[in-house]
Amino acid sequence: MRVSSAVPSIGFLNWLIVHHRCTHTRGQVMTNYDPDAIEARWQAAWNDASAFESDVDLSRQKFYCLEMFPYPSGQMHMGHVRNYSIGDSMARFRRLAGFNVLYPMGYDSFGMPAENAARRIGGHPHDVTWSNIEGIRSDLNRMGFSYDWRRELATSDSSYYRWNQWIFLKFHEMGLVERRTAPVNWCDSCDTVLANEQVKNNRCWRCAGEVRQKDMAQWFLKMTKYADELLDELDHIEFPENVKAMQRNWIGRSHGADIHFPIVDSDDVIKAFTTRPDTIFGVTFVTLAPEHTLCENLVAGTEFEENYRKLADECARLSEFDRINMLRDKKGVFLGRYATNPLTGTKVPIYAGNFVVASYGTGAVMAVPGHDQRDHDFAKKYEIPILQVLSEDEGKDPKVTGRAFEGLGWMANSGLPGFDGLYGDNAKAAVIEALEKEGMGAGTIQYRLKDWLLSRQRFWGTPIPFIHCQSCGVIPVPEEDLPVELPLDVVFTEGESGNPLANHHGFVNTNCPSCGATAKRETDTMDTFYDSSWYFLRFADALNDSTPFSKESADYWMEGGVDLYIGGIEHAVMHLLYARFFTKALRDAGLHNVSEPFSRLVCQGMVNAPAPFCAECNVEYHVDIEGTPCPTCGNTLGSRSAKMSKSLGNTVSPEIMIEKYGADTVRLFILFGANPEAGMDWSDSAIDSNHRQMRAIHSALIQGIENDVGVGTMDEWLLARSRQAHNNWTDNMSNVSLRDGVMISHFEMVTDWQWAQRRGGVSASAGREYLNHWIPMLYPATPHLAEEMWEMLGNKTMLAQTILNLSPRQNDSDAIVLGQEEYLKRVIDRARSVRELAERHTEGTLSAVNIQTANDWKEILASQAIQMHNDDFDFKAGGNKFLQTQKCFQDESTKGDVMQFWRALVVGQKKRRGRIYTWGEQELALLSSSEFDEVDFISNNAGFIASTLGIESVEVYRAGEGEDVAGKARTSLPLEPGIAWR
RNA sequence: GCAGGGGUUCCCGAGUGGUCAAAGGGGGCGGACUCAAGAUCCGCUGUCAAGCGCUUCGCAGGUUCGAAUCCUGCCCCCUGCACCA
Repeated sequence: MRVSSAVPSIGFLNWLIVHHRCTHTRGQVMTNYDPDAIEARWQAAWNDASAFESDVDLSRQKFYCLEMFPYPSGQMHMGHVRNYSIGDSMARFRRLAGFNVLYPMGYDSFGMPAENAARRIGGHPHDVTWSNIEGIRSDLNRMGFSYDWRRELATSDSSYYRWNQWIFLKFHEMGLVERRTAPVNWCDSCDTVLANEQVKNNRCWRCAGEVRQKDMAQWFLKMTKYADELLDELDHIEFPENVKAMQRNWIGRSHGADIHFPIVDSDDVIKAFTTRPDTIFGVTFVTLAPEHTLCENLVAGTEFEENYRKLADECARLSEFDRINMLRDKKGVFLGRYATNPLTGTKVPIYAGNFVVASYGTGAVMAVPGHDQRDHDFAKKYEIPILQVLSEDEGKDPKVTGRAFEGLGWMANSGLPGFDGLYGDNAKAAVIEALEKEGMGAGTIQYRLKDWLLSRQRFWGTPIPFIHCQSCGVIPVPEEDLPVELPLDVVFTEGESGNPLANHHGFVNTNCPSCGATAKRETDTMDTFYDSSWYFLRFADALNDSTPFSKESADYWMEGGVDLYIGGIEHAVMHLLYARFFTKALRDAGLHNVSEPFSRLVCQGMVNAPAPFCAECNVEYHVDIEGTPCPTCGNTLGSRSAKMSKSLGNTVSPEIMIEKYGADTVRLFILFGANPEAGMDWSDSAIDSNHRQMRAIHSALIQGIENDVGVGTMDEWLLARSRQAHNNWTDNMSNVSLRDGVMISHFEMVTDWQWAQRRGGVSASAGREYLNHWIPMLYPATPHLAEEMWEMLGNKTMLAQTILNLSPRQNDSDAIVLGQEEYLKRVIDRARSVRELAERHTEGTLSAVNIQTANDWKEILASQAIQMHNDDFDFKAGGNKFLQTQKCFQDESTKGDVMQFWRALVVGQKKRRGRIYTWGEQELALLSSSEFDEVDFISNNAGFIASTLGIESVEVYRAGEGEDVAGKARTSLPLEPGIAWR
């Protein structure tokens, strides 16, 4: 069979007609994508329809989508835009899927910035905060986020913080509140104490000012009671690995033993905590933190006192930060006394060491220089004996290497029966058992986690609801007197420090609820992390004014936790740990039945933008100095992607971008720029190209809506593609792989539509069906455009109120319909790739393509091999035998070709496996179909191929049935025809 | 030091044993349309002698018929914690 075609096929003409109409007869109004008008219109429509309000409905499956609520600092930044674009897309997607979606928003509005701002401008933090909230709210609305605004809350509103106080009283009843005098972290510049979690490198987490220790009466929440549960439950929640690691690290549970070392000639005992009781026989000295109370007792009045005092003073004088920096230099002083190893009775010297931390464990360390590198260094410096009591190799004596062997090993040299030869946990257990028997110690667990210090000496926070009475002590404010409100008649002035609450007589002076005498209110307020530790529960029932939330609401919306929680990694320890603790404590208070607040956490990556960078100094600079040499070394500055920040000046204003491109484009850019957890780089050209993409989508949709073609050649294919796309899209969206989802909905769907037009067009009815599938896919990421087009398509119900069937779609014929088109694309692709070669080998211009499909016998062998493969035929064992029975194998002239082809079919060569293993569903469908014939298919599409390749004709026949152009007959395979140019 | 995550083509970034010279996007280049610009569309974007060629997924080895993918060692980057006993 030979086909020659110089005329475009029917389909091709069809496309020209459609194309023609679109570009010339359509009105200008319809062709313009006008995001401002569309977005305003639909935001109003959603609002009018209360489309995003959701209530408890036990008959429906819920989906609680939550973002870390913002601190209202005035304006929304790109980090917010990213965070909330992700959340909004997921909320909208889940609504489409039929879930009852709770998607609320609020403001974490207590805190120091408002207080400082009020001081600066001479107002009240309340006013500063509320005007900032107005600003953020309007930005959020401009982005079109689909919150249930009825549930909006602000933690600085007494309708919220009264429940902070209520819960605090509850915790007090439960014994979780404690007021005690303790050394606390004090930040001079913030004028308040800080929780442990808020101190990094001995600097304040907010202002980076140095933190110093101070003894004060403070309020604590006993979070340590929940340490084990907080740690163990990490295994059952879907948090990113690094977040889990940070929390584990922070809780810092270590198993070990407290071991008692009696002091010689004294009744005192040194209790040392160790994680390595198995090394007890290697103890050659004991080290105390200089602050340890025993030091003073032991050394007083001895010749060693002066040295000790020097060390202790040095440690006390240095901040902990400096101390860590100085600690390369391990220092210790002998205290003149000895302690006894409780198992061996050996006397070992007692030292004070600057590297022992008073606040961890017991502040005393048993030193084993043979198996701890720090102790090893110390022992060498002060010429203390080093004993090896663990062997690296079973049954052998320990090696002496000049370094400590810190791994687990087999016990040796214990000098007591029953220990040598024990390994690891067994060794530890044996030592603990012996200690317990002697009453000289016990197995124990240490935590790094401390109780949460939550009082702050600041104004703009929740007042701690307690009253100090001369005779009754510190007693709680009765529940009916809540809330204890912050006074509004407070004047903030610049330069004034301290807590204005303390000087506010109306607030401070009250009567004791118990005895009625005059009394003073507590003026400390709560850490703002307290506010955010349960706001997700309040959202479940935000309008309740008789309890923080009803049990029914909490149990419905919070069942299994918030389904998707999105926010920044900076809260990995503090907020997320506190919130987990709160949830468990409130569960134990009987307020709900939930154990973990967040079942899945997604930490969105940074939004970066270029900043000047000196590679030499490894420093990023403010964008202002772009183009100048490095201020430090004078080298030419390069550029590097860096987190958007005020200090670098590389921020991009969301408002300006929305104004320029519209909210949908900004959303698309954010979602397409990177998957949620990856960092993304801001790029002006990228957002521009995303805007072009929005226009391309818009015009494709308009074209589809106006399409009135009666019969379309690409109907089947386009609909098959849409089913395939639907399935992949649903999977990606369900997994929060938004980038991949958007790639399908906003890129591949357009490409397919355009391909269908080029290939002959689609009918009006198929086009509408395609749009009916496509437009809802556009909705989660770019809801405004989707609603507009959905309506234009004639739908009366908004997408915001539409539920789709998202179960997989598939027609039996899809594989073959899709496979054919793939085949065509591949043929064209291969033709292009050999074109250049052909041009070099041919004189004159190329005007035709010659295609030879595989010989008959190849197709027969291929389908037999596929069949045999399905039946698990052993090709290694029986392949050759089978081949010999084949007719094509008898012909001596083609025997070699048959062998070679068979190999390509069932074995493969080099890195490529045999075709029977690599053919996919579509290829297999084509090969086994009686309807698909390569020669027929190519000749039917010869016009398209010719016009696409820009040539005059395409000829096609089965190898052997025509001239063997360029010897391509031999190389042709089923679905991979030989292609030559002429 | 410990823990977690990384290193892929000009850039960003997908890819966790064979259909991989490696998706997609950005950028660049070329072309079509146009008086022109923008927009839009099409193509190219490791290499050559054009082949089921050669080289390439941080470096060096190993496992395998076959490695970007698995294993071992090393180097580098990011994040967090840090004389935590």
